[in-house]
Amino acid sequence: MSDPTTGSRPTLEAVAERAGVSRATVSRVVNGGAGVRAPLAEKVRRAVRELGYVPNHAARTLVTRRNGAVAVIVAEPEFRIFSDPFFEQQIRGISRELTAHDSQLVLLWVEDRGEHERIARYLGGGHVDGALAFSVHNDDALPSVIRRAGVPAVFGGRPGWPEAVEGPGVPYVDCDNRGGAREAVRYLRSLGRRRIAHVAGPADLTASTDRLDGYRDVLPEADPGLLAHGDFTVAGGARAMAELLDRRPDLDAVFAANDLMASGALGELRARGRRVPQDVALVGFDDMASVVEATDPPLTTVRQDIEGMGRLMVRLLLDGAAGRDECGAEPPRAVITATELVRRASA
Amino acid sequence: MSDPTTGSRPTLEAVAERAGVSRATVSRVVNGGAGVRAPLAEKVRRAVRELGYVPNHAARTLVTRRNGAVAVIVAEPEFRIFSDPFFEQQIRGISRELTAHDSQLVLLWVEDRGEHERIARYLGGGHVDGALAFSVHNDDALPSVIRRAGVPAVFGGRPGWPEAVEGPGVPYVDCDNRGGAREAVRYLRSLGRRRIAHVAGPADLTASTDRLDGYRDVLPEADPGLLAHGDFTVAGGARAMAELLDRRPDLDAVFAANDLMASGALGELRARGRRVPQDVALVGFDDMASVVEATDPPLTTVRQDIEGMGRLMVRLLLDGAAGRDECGAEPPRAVITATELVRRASA
DNA sequence: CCACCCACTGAGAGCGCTCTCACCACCCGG
DNA sequence: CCGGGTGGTGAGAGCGCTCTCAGTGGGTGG
Repeated sequence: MSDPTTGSRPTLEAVAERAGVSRATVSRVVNGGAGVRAPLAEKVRRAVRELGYVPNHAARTLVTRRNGAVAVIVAEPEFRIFSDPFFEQQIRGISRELTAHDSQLVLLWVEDRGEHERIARYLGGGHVDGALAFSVHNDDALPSVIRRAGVPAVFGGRPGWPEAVEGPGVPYVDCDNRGGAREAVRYLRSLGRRRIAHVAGPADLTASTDRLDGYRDVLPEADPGLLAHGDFTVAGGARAMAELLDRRPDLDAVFAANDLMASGALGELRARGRRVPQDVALVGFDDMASVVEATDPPLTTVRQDIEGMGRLMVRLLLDGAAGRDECGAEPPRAVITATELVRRASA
Repeated sequence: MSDPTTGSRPTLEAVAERAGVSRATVSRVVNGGAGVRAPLAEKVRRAVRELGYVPNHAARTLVTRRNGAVAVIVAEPEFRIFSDPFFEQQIRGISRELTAHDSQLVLLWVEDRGEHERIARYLGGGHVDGALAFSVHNDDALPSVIRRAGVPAVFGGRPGWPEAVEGPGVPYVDCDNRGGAREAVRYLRSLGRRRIAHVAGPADLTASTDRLDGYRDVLPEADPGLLAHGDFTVAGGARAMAELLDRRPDLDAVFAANDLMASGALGELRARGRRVPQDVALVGFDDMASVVEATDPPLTTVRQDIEGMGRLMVRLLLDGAAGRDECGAEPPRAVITATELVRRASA
């Protein structure tokens, strides 16, 4: 492919020479070819092909100030975000959309806070056109690190730290946690259930608190005894369920804040001799394929379009920034995607 | 931080002016400061600090021809490599070592063969200093795509396609699958087991065939009825185990080619009324934390240092290449890491 | 038939950095 | 006291690309 006479890769110059045109013309053809007469363009394209020319990214970046790369920041504090199927789907959406935007995904794996410095330097160094991060716990310092780096950023999941509410607003993509929770609880009520419990997630995650808010929207008067907290894991769901059954053995429905906890709750219900859905109706959240169909009975749950959220994050980051340049209009700061109740056998 | 008078980030030039030295001197200080007198260097460092100077990566890459970035190619054919804990550990090792080398991780997610073109272009475009890939199925075209791109590459897992055996040899990192398998089987034999079955993995993965070879090394005369193939999943392990029990109800030990299948096999053994380890001793492979300790009894298995393998891949790629430049000596083409039998209750 | 316009092409100036030299003190031995 | 190091510094030439701006040719209206 590449010119065997020289060891290094062919440059624009080489292509220009071979095609008998100037560098500028080659550049135009390579970048879409607008404003170049057809026969000339064809000649250039042939030279490109013959030489196996590939544009030098660094040189291009140097002048355009665009990198064609976006950082995805994965903070892994205590639990495994990486192998989480939720995360995988989101990454897939991000990756697909990035490819569509001709951009690359630079994975920044942060293991502890000592690395914040490194991240800040990297982001500030102009290596990437923007950053994507996932809002983890509310007290995480990462968001402010990203913010100070002065690079455009979009979060996955509504950030819980105070600045988001006050300041100019940090762009994020999230599903309608509250609305989805409302729908789930309303559905349970429509089934005639009257003692509906909620297994909530960790209190320092907005996904948890928003879902809890949705539960309370529908059942403002609910007995606090019908509320227990888990940690979004199967075991945590089982523990919370045990707690609830101890307090309120008469409960007839459970809305769990995610599918993993619903699965744990299901096991505990079974162990205590409750039939699902006859005695206790159960609804989860997420519609995580690996969980939802593995349970017996299959889990009724609230679906969110995780991959779509990943794609939206990229669009918000890349197109949002572009939109701002062109017309000066403020791009949307946040996107909330719809949820959908998926009825299976558990409720 | 950055100079508020100009919108853009400060350049080397600006730092030089502020410190009252030349660009060259600033460059020297920024890159380690060798050969610059202490007081001058300090003056430069202060200017850097005051201006909040961060080197422009593109400009540096343009002249040094080093990107400080490595591509990690994730091909996701049918199954979920991404959420596989194995992969997560390997990526963690890669990420850590890359950080130590001051390099970034560019994630290239390949969904289907139509994207090979895109990958080839990217790799050939000199965006990265090298590529890391995982040898998937033997018939995958990806390796040859990577090879043709002419970029240094290291594989995780011994590649199975023929060129690896003939040609100049493709660098790879793998654990001693065959030796580990031998150790597992020998251990079962040392326990007095005489009818040792093997649940092998997919035949088009070298990890499977190498482990099978290890089994045969120790038991060359074994009844073919004691061999069944699974697909590295829990369900596949259960199916294979059922098959084995049908054929040889008298078997007294099983060596499964990975922990997931061992876990499936355990379930099937239990379902058929076999006690583990009393009636049937069971050994897995991988030492996958999430599986190995969740089983009852805990699984005896062959441990491989997955994270370490990830780190080695990076070293082989980056240091290997450097070594070649300096002394002309061929760097090691492959690294095989040791395995270790971890005894728990299942055997 | 000429001036003018438009569409296209080329020349050239950088983008911010590294790196090779040339240069300049200054110190040493002779 | 002078020639030849020697360690430190600066000047300048690119790296490969984009992009502005000037120039060139052919077509068209007056």
